[in-house]
Amino acid sequence: MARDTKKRRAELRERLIDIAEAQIREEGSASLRVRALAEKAGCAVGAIYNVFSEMPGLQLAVNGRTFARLGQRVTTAVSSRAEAPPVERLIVMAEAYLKFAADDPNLWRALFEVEMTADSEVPDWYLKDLSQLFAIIAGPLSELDPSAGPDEIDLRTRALFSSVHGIVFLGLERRISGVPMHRMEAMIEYLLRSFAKGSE
Amino acid sequence: MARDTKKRRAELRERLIDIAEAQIREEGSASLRVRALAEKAGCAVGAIYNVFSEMPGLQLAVNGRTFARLGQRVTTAVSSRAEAPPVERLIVMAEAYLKFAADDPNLWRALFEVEMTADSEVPDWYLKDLSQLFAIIAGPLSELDPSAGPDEIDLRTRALFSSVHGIVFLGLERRISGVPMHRMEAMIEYLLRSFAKGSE
DNA sequence: TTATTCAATGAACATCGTTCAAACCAAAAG
DNA sequence: CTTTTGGTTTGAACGATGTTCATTGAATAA
Repeated sequence: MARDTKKRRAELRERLIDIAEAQIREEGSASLRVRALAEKAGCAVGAIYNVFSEMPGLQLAVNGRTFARLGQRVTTAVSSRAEAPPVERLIVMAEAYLKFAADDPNLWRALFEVEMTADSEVPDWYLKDLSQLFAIIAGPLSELDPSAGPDEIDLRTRALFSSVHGIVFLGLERRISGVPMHRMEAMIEYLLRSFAKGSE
Repeated sequence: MARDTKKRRAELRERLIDIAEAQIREEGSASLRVRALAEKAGCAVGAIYNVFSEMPGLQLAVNGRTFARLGQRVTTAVSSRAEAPPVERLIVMAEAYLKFAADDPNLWRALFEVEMTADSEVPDWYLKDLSQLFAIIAGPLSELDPSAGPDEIDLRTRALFSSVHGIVFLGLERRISGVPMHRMEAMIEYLLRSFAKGSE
């Protein structure tokens, strides 16, 4: 019996994540409703709380998937041009990031909208995945300037990632501007070529 | 009577913004409660809706103040060093931005957390103030490279502002990293000197 | 003084996340 | 086969939330 329960729980868990993911993709993370979830999943509201003790946990689970896909997209984008000079690789990665965000703005935005109650800590995989993403960026950067120590590389990595993130974030913020895609690409290219010039 | 009413409304309006501002500063914009507001303002909940037809409107009013203070801080910071070379002025402005955000993280964050219902448009002053902020940045940038046309300057301005914003945003995101202040300053300086090098 | 007008009031409403006593089910025990 | 038992699933109920609107009340006009 215990086995059966575990299986059903796991199935329900996956189903819930599927439904929540679709909902966030289409209507944004603020549109998640327990009751709507329960109806679509064909279970009672209480059953959801057997799997996710709080709603933010479900959000976090969706974010886990999103993060994984993001990492994959960036990785495959850069691996297809492994021989290109460091700057070009940085640009490829940054534009993969941009494209990912533009393709699924709601899911991407949800990554930064996790409700932060006092008790819920940041999961380990969150920080691990993030540092992996940083590691991918650090590669070309240290190639660009082999004389820079690890501390300096870390600083530049964070600065660069944050900058690209800022461009994407404000660029996709419909209410402020609504910058067309090709201009965002131009900004990123300008940013990264400047970076490269400043780091050689 | 009409005069009296108008006056009382205006007073209540100011009082509400005061209270909401203090609340957001201390507990974040998500902690705003109509009932708590009414109690502190000494009025009924309904009275609030005579002044702000929806809660997001009050948020927006607080943001208006915040934006004004932000603009002032950046402007006075740079005007105190009007003779410095363009790069230095950019750094001064960016660090004023950083310091402003770090001093009042909740109020600053609230600028980007406005609930966006379909009907509520972005107020005019929002875009106007933003373009004013952009204009301040554009100055040093076009000094740095007089050959760049207005379109190119606009692109660089947005890219630079967004980049600084990204560094501050992710740096203050406690849950991801919690980057110490001096490292954020170092990132900004690195970013802007690279920018300058790439633009000359 | 009386009538009129409009703002202020706060109980009521709809909706949200969350809880928990009761119903239920499947396996073990009698 | 029937009964007991342990755990899960259920959905009504709870406490908060933003928002509304019939009622109250006070100030002006007649």
